Amino acid sequence: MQKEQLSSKITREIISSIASGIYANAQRLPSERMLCKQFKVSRGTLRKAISDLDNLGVVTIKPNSGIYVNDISDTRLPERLLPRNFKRVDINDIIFARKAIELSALESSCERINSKQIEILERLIQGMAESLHDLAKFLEYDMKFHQSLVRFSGNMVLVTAFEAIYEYHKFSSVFTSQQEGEEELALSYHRKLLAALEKGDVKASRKILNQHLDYMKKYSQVGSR
Amino acid sequence: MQKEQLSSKITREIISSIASGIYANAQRLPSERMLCKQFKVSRGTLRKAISDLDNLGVVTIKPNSGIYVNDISDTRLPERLLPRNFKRVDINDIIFARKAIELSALESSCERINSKQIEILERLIQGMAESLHDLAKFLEYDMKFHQSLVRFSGNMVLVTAFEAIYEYHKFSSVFTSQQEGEEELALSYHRKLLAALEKGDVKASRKILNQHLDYMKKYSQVGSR
DNA sequence: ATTATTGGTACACTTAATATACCAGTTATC
DNA sequence: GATAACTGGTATATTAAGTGTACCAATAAT
Repeated sequence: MQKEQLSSKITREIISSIASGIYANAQRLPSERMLCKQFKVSRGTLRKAISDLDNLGVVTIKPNSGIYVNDISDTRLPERLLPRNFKRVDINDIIFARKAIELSALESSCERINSKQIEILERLIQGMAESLHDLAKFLEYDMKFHQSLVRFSGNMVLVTAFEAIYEYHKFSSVFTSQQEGEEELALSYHRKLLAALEKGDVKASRKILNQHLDYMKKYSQVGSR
Repeated sequence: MQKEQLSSKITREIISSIASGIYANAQRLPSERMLCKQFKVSRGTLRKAISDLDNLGVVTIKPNSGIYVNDISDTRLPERLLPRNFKRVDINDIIFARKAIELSALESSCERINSKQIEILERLIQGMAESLHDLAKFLEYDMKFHQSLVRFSGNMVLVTAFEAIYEYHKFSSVFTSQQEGEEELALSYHRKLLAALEKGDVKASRKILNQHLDYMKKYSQVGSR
């Protein structure tokens, strides 16, 4: 057994945020003191994490100015900071696993979903529609939509499984080239899926989700690494 | 963020071992010094974990004698020591999720499996056959069999998902009443599954695994809790 | 009767993490 | 342009977790 260092938890958390597109390239991170509040750790610990990120080339620290995000698409990150077995994983594996979990969850969700939950999904789609030109935000909403879909199955075991592979999904998106116009198509898939869900049409909703995930596979290109 | 205490990691690990049936009721655990080696922690840390287990009523410490396992089927364990959301989970959820992951994995495994991997599965079945009257050992082999099945899909994302829900499975088995004769039936399912796998018959192997998991659901009774 | 093993205890030491304070350069504001 | 707020950099004292070692007394095995 090993004592998991708190600072490396933070390191991973920040890398994950950058990889998922929450912080764009060249953007300035929140100040150290803000990040301390955010993660609820002392400044020493936070600085240890930031220092590691600097050494890895993930960020550049400019004294008296701020912490700036670098382009990490070419960066070789040590394995301990990536999702488990990440280098042996490609986009096909991720989509295949997501299909296994999400399509199963969908069956339950379709039967159990209530109006309040549909409202939540509607709001998420609304958020996507408003973020068509902000990829990071768009992906954020997209992820939340799929996560909610699984959660509404009421099966916490499936939720656990989905969350376990969530990191793969997040990391894969940074290596994914999203092309112009794809957001609109993704959005329409979500809209159609919601419509089928409202009708309680298991078969149709399965088909739509299946297509949507296939589409992601088709148009995604995993970077060289 | 919170500093995960090393001793509570050990606590959870030991509870998990007991719950999965590796240590039977009234049995003596390995000595403190042995457990230290096993978990690679100092004795102070190990003793902190054991002391917690004693307070919880999971074990009873007899000075100068040993650490003895209690019957925990009625024990109310704090949530932080159980798998996430465990109280909101029943055996149906677990089987449903296992089906989602294992049946999908099986499709890939069936196509990719090689003779070396078949040998491994054969050895595991052999182990099961030799442990027909040792439930703990039998379950150990059974779990390894299913785990290998998923691993042989070559999809590490599925493996991650399966391992994430593994704890649910382990914990559920302690609340499960296994009846006389069930081991033989389970064993025959595994044998049939392996035969179908060798032939590369996806459809047949899916059907068999599906039946096997359904059977587990049928004859398992989750305790009151 | 002897010996090895058991849990119980004590102590010194290392290290992660916290909390607080202050410095010097940058940036925004008036 | 002067001021104030904010930035990362540094130092220090303190707490607590975990390690390692040693020894004790009771039990169990030889």
